Amino acid sequence: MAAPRPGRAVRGSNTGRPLMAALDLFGRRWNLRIIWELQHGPVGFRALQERCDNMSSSVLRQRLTELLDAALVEQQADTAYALTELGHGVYRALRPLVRWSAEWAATLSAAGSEDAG
Amino acid sequence: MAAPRPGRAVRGSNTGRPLMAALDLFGRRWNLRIIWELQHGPVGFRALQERCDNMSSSVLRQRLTELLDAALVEQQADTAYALTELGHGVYRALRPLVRWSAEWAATLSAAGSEDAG
DNA sequence: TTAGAGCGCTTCGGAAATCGAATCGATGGG
DNA sequence: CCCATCGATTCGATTTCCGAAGCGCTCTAA
Repeated sequence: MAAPRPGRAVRGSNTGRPLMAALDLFGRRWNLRIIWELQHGPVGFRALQERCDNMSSSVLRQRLTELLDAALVEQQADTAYALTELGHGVYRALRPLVRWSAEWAATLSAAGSEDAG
Repeated sequence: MAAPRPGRAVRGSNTGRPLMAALDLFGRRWNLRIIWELQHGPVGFRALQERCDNMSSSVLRQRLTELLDAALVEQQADTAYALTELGHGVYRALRPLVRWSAEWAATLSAAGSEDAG
């Protein structure tokens, strides 16, 4: 399947709405994680694969193709992959999710210990 | 596969880090969309399915089970599904992504029209 | 020159996730 | 009773994902 982009029909929606394209793109496994792992700076293919818990190289390549097409990632002259300005924007947009996940963990562990306490 | 939760080993990570659990949960198809569609208020099973572009009912049921287990969604006495407080937190954490997707669309269409203009 | 090691990337068979249409039992109205 | 609608399940087909093997290339060093 082609990489989701705003203005293009995507899985689960043919309106071309940017949000739907984003939900399709980020609803594909590893895409969120790849963005997350590239935040520190450019990383080569194999190193990126290791950062992503040794995800399948075939899928990594497919995801990178999608992210390149979506202009969230660019490939440098030395072949390393890096976030574009747009990609960094995604990372910034994702940060509230990090705070939320901590809150999530706290809530669930509190709820879980109610029985024991 | 069991629903991802903080403190639990998930696909692609066995550290139990909340963020990794979140990335696994939201990296599964439709989960982001379901949260998004529930923002307006409680919705019944079939209505929710329609809102999600008539996604497969079997997958919808599986996703709802995961989101119930993750305590992001709760089922009311009238069987309708609704976001929990935690679920609303996810929605709030996701809003920057909506703004970003608009920016994304603007950037891509600008880049695309450079050739034509 | 040759031998190795590491690189980005591809191939391909198997496993897992997703799809989608049919269908079930329960419920309410005519 | 009959029909429509609901939440939910089943199951075969399709799509996606996995993962190990290997390709061609570059660099290093003997």
